[in-house]
Amino acid sequence: MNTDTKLRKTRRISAQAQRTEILDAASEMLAKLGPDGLSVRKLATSLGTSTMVIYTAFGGKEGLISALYDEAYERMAEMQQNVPRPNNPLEWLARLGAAYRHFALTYPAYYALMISSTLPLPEIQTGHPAADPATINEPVARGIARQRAYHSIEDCVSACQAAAYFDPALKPSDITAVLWATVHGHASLELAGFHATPEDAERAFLLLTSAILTGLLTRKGRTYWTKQQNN
Amino acid sequence: MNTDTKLRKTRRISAQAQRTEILDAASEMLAKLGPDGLSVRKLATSLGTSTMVIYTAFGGKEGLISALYDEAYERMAEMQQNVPRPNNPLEWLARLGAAYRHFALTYPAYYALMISSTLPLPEIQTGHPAADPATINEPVARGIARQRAYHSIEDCVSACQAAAYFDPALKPSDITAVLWATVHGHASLELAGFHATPEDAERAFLLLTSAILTGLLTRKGRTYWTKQQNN
DNA sequence: GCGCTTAAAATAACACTGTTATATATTTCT
DNA sequence: AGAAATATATAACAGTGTTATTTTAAGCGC
Repeated sequence: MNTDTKLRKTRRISAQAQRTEILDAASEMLAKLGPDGLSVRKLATSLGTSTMVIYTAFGGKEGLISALYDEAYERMAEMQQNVPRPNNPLEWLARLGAAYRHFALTYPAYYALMISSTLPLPEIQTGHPAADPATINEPVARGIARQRAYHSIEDCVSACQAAAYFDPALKPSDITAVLWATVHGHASLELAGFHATPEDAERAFLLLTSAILTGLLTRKGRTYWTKQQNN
Repeated sequence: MNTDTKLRKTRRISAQAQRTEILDAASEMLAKLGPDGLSVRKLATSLGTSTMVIYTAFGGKEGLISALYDEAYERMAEMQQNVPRPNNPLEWLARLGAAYRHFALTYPAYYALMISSTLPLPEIQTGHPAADPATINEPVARGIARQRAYHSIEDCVSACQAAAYFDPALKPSDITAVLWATVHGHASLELAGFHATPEDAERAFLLLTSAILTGLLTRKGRTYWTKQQNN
């Protein structure tokens, strides 16, 4: 058993290295050709190997795009955590929203992958029943990046509620859902070419975010927000 | 020439009948199997014909889904126009937003097709250079249903501005973009299974719409809206 | 109505895709 | 080193959209 775990460990490491190598090429192909242009065969030939390595590493195309999906949320979560966190949670919230839009515009292919509901999302929603610790690997970790990105906003919302900027009677998840839908709706339309010019998109985003905030804020939050806007 | 046009006319009519026949089967298949399950070959065999009829009628799969895309917006525009129009434009707006969400939940496959940006949308945005009137047929009409659905909301927005519910200084297109992004963002998340229960989705939709309205309304509009909500 | 012309539909083939079965190395453990 | 297990390469299968070719049908002048 001791040797067994040791063996597995070394194997896992090399396998992990190969996984990341494949994933890098796949993400590059994804960014260049989009979700539809991603092909298992083209990926294999670009790596100079056979298609089987993708199957042994990811189980198939579904597993591959699932890993890319996770990586997309990983990048989003990273971008959110790189947002400078000011003292005031409202300003933090505004920057998080801008970061969301910035992510969508920077990685349109990843964003398209994230919002394409072709993957089996429901299983992510429900928590996993605690599995054997020996088998805790990437499959179990599916969706944790997604939840990390989500909770990043929910934490900010809770902070805003603690500061009495949002109604404390409201469920934080409801407010988060509203804000998420807001920025997602705008980013989705902007990427689809809804606005004629980037200036139109920028103006619409500002109008949208300020409107949803003033509509959601308490009196105290509104006064702070309008005071902040006039600087 | 007279006989020629006569000939073409009769041919057009039969071709149109065949087009609608194909489109009906295609929309049924779309609703049942989703955008990914739509196959030219399966469609042809279900119609008892060869794949060539789809190619002569629509030029290929791209033309077919483009026609389905148009039909989707046609249904949405129809659903919007079936919305009872109250005297007050604000209430009209609220019903239009609810109708949008209702459409997305009723025809998820059509909605998925509408928001899938895999089609060449940009060409719809730009107007067509006036073509030879003899060649004015469906290809030229591409996107008019889309614009109809869009203008239906923009008209409502303008009416709200005329009633001083929205700031008249704002561009109607900006307000429309904001509202569109709002309902689209929510419907997209709800269809993706973002909310745990339908009650959560309903509550989030109400919170979202009321927040975006109160944030966008003028003082006059806000007083009317809150008074209306308390009934 | 017949023959000619033209267009449409059926057939088959092509170039792809993801996936899987089989065979060949390659690695791993006894 | 030999044996067992695993991963890779090769090739084949079942699909897809599309196109070339052949067959069929329709329309029109005579």
